[in-house]
Amino acid sequence: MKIGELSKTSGCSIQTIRFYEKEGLLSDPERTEGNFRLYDVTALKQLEFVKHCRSLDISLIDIKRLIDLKNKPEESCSSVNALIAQQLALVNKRMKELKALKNELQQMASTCNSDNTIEGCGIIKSLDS
Amino acid sequence: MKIGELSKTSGCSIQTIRFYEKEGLLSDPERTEGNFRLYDVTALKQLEFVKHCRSLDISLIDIKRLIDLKNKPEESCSSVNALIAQQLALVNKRMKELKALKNELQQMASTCNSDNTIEGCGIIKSLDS
DNA sequence: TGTAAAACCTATAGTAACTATAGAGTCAAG
DNA sequence: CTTGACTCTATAGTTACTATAGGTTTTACA
Repeated sequence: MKIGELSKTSGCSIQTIRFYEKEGLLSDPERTEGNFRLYDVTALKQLEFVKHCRSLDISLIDIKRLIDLKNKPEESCSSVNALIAQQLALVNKRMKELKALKNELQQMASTCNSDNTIEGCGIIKSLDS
Repeated sequence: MKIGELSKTSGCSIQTIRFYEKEGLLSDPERTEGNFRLYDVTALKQLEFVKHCRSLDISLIDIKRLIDLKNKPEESCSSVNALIAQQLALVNKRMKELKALKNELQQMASTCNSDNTIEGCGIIKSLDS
């Protein structure tokens, strides 16, 4: 299939597919005589792997590492495990930050009574302090 | 004070201060004869306002809006309120995403028994599906 | 007073992970 | 044989900074 079809079946935009290829996350595809990219099911699977990793917010660099690891099936999978654990730690950290953020925003929002002028606005006041 | 001192007292890097100025978040400071920026307490307060907004993950564009609103003290503060509410909605959305993400990562991590080879690694398998 | 270091200046490029555009070539249908 | 859909490469833009290069100004010390 050509890139347009791969894009539709995978749900990735054409530009993103080309971008992943340039970044080395997808192997260079065959080309038609007219230089169009030609993909098969293997390519689709590769792309879906990348997509799944991205949906877990794994960085492109780490995805590359995972792909490299996949190609060494006999090695220990402890590095895979470590990578996922690290990703989990990152997510936990961000969640903590977001919670604090949410608290402050909620408290700020509660200090605003919307009939008021900006001059007396509790939100602006708390941002000023 | 000069930019180095403002940087230290505010905790913002010198480059960031100059960047905020360029983006219109800080008013253009006075200059010495030798073209060095000169700041007073007002500038420090402006910068702290921006910093506080950023700590709430408010975008530079929205901070600019808030600054504009601050300069119209007689208007209704409902737009300020709306902006904060919108920010809160964004944070809530991200938290939801992160929770889903955390769940999947945790489940994946649990499928790995670290003595195993990559070939049989449950993590890679779940990323492949 | 001379000079060297520290602080400052502007302008530009790099970061992450894409998205969007320009300008050109290729292919299928009518 | 031409039109429109599809594809190609290369480049610029996005956000909020950070880092660098190459130059100027000020300050401190001998």
